[in-house]
Amino acid sequence: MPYHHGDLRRTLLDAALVAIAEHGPVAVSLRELARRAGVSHAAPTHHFRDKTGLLTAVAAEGWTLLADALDAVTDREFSEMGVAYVVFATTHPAHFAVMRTPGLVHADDPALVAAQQRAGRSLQTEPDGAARDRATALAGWSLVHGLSALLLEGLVAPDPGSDVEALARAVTGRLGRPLPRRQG
Amino acid sequence: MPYHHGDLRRTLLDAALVAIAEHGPVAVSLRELARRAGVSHAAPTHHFRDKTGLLTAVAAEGWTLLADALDAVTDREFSEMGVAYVVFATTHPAHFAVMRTPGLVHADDPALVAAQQRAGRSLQTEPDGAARDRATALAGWSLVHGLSALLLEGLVAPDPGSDVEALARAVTGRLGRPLPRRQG
DNA sequence: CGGCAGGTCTTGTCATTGACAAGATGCCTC
DNA sequence: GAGGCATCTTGTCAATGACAAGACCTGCCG
Repeated sequence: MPYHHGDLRRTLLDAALVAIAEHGPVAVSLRELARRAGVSHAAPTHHFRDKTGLLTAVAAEGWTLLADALDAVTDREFSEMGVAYVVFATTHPAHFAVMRTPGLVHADDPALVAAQQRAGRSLQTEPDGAARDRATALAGWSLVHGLSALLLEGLVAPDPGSDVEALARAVTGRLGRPLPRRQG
Repeated sequence: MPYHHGDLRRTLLDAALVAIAEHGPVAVSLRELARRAGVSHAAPTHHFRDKTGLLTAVAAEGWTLLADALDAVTDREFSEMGVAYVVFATTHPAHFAVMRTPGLVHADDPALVAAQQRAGRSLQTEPDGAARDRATALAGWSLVHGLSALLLEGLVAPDPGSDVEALARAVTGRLGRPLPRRQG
């Protein structure tokens, strides 16, 4: 549709995701993205007001994809939802990094807020559609959000030969089970 | 000791903490910090190699303070350790923001790694000094790390009239207790 | 007492960046 | 076919991080 580029907005978002995956969300440069897309250094301005606007779009897309992933879980027991959360985070590291880094986005952006709320609603709903009580829902969210964060910060990694999904399953299984007192 | 400034290194770190609390760790500017400290724009270079070096120092200090806070917990049940973790995060938001934001620091800095490991050891130790099993320790760490992150990202806030400590206690109590099936 | 060595800070400079202003270019509608 | 508009370009500016070279103070050695 646009005359030079089939879809510059999408192209810039994709370039941003690549750049974030390579050097982190802090290091992205609008001019670098424009260069990779083959357009001039001011082209991104019209699609995203400024750099924060571009990252806001990435975050909103991330929350939407996360909500989609959660909605797609058929067995809506918390452990399965939690596994889906962690799998999303590790398979969309660029999105998740922007989503969880404060100060990068316009926090009051309507599209962003709406997407966040949709994901939140999905997480807080029980298998039969009832709402979980606050502390339980928050504990579950904290658990999977924290595991995702630790994985992406590199403070934790799955055992060799194992994978993220197995790790997430083991961890979510600890919620609501008695704590074993010893190693073993 | 230094001739112009009693302790420029500490002054810059404190200025950085203030700036991070105000505008987030991404927005800090070395030149701005130098201005606040009343020194020239190149003064910070000698104390911290570069901007990343300064943030690395902040992160290392943060992990050390966290380890100190965890070591100071006398009742070493996980719930109390977890409460201390969350209280640290919310009372040292600037430190914690740098600690949990990837790409800001030299991840392989020896002092940083050592401080991280000290905090990790403290968290993974049971009341009697035995090690927790991996999944349990990781679930606990994920839980409190995630709650801290959600609080600092502004995605969650304590109920009015309540406080962070009560919220943390309610959430850590869900680890190893049966999940209530319904609200109330 | 004199100077010398090194850590500390300053001045000067450069490429890069984000943001803005103004203009060019192609497409669509009336 | 002529205006109107979204899209993109060129040009510019202040701010920034990093680096180089030099000035300054301190403390130590002879």
